[in-house]
Amino acid sequence: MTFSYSGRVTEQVMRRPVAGVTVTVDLVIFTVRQERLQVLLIERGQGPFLGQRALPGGFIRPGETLDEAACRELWEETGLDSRQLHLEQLRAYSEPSRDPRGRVITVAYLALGPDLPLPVAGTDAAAAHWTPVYAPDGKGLSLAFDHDEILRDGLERARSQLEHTTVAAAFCPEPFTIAELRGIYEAVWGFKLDPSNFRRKVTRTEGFLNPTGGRRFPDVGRPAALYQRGPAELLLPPLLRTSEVAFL
Amino acid sequence: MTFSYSGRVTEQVMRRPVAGVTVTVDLVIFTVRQERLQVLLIERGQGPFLGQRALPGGFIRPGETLDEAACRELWEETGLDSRQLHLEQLRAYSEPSRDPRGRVITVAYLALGPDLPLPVAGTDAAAAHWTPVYAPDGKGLSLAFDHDEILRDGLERARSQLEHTTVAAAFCPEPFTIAELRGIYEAVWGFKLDPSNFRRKVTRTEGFLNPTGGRRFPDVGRPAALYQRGPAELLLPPLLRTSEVAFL
DNA sequence: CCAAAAGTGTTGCGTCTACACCCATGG
DNA sequence: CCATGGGTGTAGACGCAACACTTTTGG
Repeated sequence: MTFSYSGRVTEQVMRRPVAGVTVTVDLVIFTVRQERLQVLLIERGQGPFLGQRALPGGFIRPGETLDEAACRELWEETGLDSRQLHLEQLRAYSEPSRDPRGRVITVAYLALGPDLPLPVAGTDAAAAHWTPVYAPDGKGLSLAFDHDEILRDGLERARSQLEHTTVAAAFCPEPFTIAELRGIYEAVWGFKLDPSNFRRKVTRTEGFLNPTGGRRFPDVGRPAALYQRGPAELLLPPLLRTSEVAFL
Repeated sequence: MTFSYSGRVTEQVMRRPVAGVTVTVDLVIFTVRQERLQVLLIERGQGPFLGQRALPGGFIRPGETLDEAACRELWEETGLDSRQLHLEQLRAYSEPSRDPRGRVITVAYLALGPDLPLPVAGTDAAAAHWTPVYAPDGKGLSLAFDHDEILRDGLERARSQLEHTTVAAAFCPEPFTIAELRGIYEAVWGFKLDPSNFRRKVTRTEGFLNPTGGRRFPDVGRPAALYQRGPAELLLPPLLRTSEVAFL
């Protein structure tokens, strides 16, 4: 199968609207596993940047919104269900040289979810792997296309969202403890938080956490109360990351 | 120029990328004039929604980034120079039914600038008019396409940006007084601020305002010191709009 | 008992709101 | 002098970082 885009580089054409722009969606999917922030990357099986790592994504289809395309790609490439994750649009990237195949504009999405197993049943998802965002050597990941930039933007957006919204709970498989929720903040922000002050802040915010009544018994120490996500979306007042600066 | 993309042959039609997507940029351009927040609208001279008001915008061209297209449209449709405004990407809108002409995805931009004259010299800009965002009757503006939604999103983004960044100064022709800067916040947020507390906050933030040494003599009252924009971009700590809720 | 983690209390510091007050100008 | 808006001072409320302290479990 082939599709072609034909254009001529004359003055006339320059003023004509671009009919053949190709639009893709790319996904920055974060989770926290092994106490580290990890991003889902695929190994490219074809085309440019073959063998290199990249964000999952793909072309949009005729009747689809970008949101729908993002959900579909999420499913096709990772086997994850969009109902289990928080999904939001990041922004569009449009450098003409960003894709060697031609004019491809991509709209990036940010997805945040719990540490789910990736059903690798024979699909494209076979090439998908969780990868720590903070490399041990502190170097970047060097992804295909402009995906390093997209990843940076996604990381900054995720960090900011944790301050102002309750999305952090989307990282936690229910039911979860306050210590687990705190672990999310610590992994995403890259520094430790005071357990007692953190607890006060999240419990004060009405509608953030619903106590289930149950408790979790760790190997050692006092058992922790269990919670589910509440209806609140916004965090008022915000939970600010002051002073401390994370690497990357 | 031709480029080709080869994919698998299964499910041919559904898996084929969309070649015919058209991409536009639309601009939400805000200014404050006559102590009110106003948005630049054009009256549509053709095509669908003829005669109805809409946000300025247009098709992207082959070699252009979205940012460049936004700058160009700004110039073509309003005669404004992008160096005089703050310009940032808002987000992409992709409902398949949003444009009756076919599949058109638009990337919206937010522009904030001082109350500049619109050079209307024979260009498309003739149809451009500043329009108060808060209609006296409290009703929406009913713009073409999904531009009401884009405008709402732009307004919310502008309000949020005032809290966390120094862009408010982009609304003020230099040099400006602190009272003028406060007027920007009041117009965008839709409620009054305490003059003395406002002054303290903005003067405390290092790099927000540079005193010129000059003063402005009003018709009545003590003269005000004049300032220029400083190098700072971020507002730390943020200037929060607590409690009060603006209409719309 | 001890170790470890959950959870509470308290203190001191900084910021914000509200409002009183002073300053500089034109009339 | 007064009116008007620019600009400063200050007291009380509030939020938060830091850290001591208590509670609840397993070993």
